[in-house]
Amino acid sequence: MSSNLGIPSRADNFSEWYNELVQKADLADYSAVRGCMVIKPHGYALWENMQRALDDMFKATGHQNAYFPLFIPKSFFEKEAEHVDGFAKECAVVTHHRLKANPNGPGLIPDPDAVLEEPLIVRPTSETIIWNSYSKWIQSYRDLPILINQWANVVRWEMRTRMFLRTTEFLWQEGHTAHATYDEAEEETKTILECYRSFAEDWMAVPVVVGVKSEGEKFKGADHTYTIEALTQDGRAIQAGTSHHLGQNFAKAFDCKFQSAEGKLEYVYATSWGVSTRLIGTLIMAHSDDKGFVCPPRIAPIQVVIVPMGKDAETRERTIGVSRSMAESLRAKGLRVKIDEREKESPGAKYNHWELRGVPVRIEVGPRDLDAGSVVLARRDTAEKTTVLLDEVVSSVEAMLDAAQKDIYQKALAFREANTRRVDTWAEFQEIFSGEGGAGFVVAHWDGTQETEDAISDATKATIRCIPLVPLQPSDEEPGVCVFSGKRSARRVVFARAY
RNA sequence: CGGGGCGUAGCGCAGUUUGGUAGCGCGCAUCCAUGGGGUGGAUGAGGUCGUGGGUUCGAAUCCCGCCGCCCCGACCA
Repeated sequence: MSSNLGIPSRADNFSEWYNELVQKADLADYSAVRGCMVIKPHGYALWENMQRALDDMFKATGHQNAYFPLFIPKSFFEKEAEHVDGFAKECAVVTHHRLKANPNGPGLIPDPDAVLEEPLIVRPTSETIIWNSYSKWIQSYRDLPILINQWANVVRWEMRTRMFLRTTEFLWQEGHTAHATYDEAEEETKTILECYRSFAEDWMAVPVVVGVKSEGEKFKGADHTYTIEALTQDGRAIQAGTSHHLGQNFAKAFDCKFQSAEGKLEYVYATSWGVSTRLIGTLIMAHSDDKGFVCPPRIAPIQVVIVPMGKDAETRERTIGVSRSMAESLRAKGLRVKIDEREKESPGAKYNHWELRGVPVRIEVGPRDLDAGSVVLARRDTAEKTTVLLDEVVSSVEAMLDAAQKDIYQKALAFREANTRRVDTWAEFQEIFSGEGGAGFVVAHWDGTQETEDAISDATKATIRCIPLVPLQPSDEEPGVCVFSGKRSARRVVFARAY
């Protein structure tokens, strides 16, 4: 299959296709720092749209934004045993606060006289620094709940990075809430989980499996972890968002107690939850094609691009005039519109330019159309072109955007269904994962033990993505026997190779 | 950290085997023509060949060291 990017198609080399697409669609660029990327304006606009939608959901469910420090004292990290275990090996550590000229050669060295008394960790996540504050803020049940979110950057020193999916520094939001009861915290995790599901499906048009993580895959320090799991076009799972019930683990680690209405001292219950710029990687891998980025209209940085044509000044004046008034009408409807008035580019070049960048709808304004009182609308996701009358442009564009939003979701859903298999024998399970790369979702019985989960992962590199809260199919909740051990299984779980 | 690959113009590459003082395509600038799926032509700008050392009359090219990045794996959102 030929590619308009001048790079391998998805079928040829999915990984290379992805890397090239991210750069050529103007979303991000490599930086001078290993594993860290520059998010370019087009990519950042996408992130801002995601932020806005999510932030509105958080506010609507009673949360407020705040900001905690980038640095965390090392000792804070040592307080929650499982948490240390999970993050210690990927922490950036600040040990000095000053540089000085190197006495033995050129350049600068950390000043040996400027060693920090206690090293600071660049936050990989903020539970510890936040719970240190919460323990000061909470005395009574009247102080609860605390429902705080922060938009921040975090650093995890991963061995291997990948644009948007896993970078050393990444942007995210992390919610941290404090509650008087287990049940209230549980309700909070579910509320957020539903926000994430809705955002993924209704805004990003990415269908997700909503479920709970196995013990081995949960957040380190959590009681249990909920997740939304997406499927990429190369058949891998992506954990797109998580919502953790932290129980009283962090309250105990930071000695955070409150006095109940009955006068008893109790530890606070906690949740934390987050989504990151990984969502952008998920979005690209779910929908994009060999012509470039395909973006659902609701979050597209530019929803409509208008391409006026004309070889002579008079014609250009005419098509640009119409384009501008059309843009005004569309913007009045709240749409994000761009007019491509560049003179030196040919129309074809402009089509490719904006298709690569994922603009959902293009309006072609040429003299031949205007003579007939019409323009041409072109849809990014289907390549469909239709001619519409000038006074129907606004309604037609709105209808086309709505249709694209729905169709992109339906296409992804159909893909997931076609790549979800129910497997009952270990031979078949191994056969499915015998190749390299992704193999879709496999829904199979599991005996619930860590040993079996590890054994399956060792043999196939497939992991349990989640135990669905709502079965993908009613029969998935019927008991059976484990695909690996043959022991009893209460229900089917979802396996996949993951990013 | 293991395996692989790559560092030459903004980007993609050739040149390295066999040392002789740097080239192609795209992009960029200016002008002319062109304009409904990456438009054609003319002219022009742009490179201490990743870095340090060595061999040599002479090094992008040969030798030794170092650094960086990308891809695959182990780890992970």
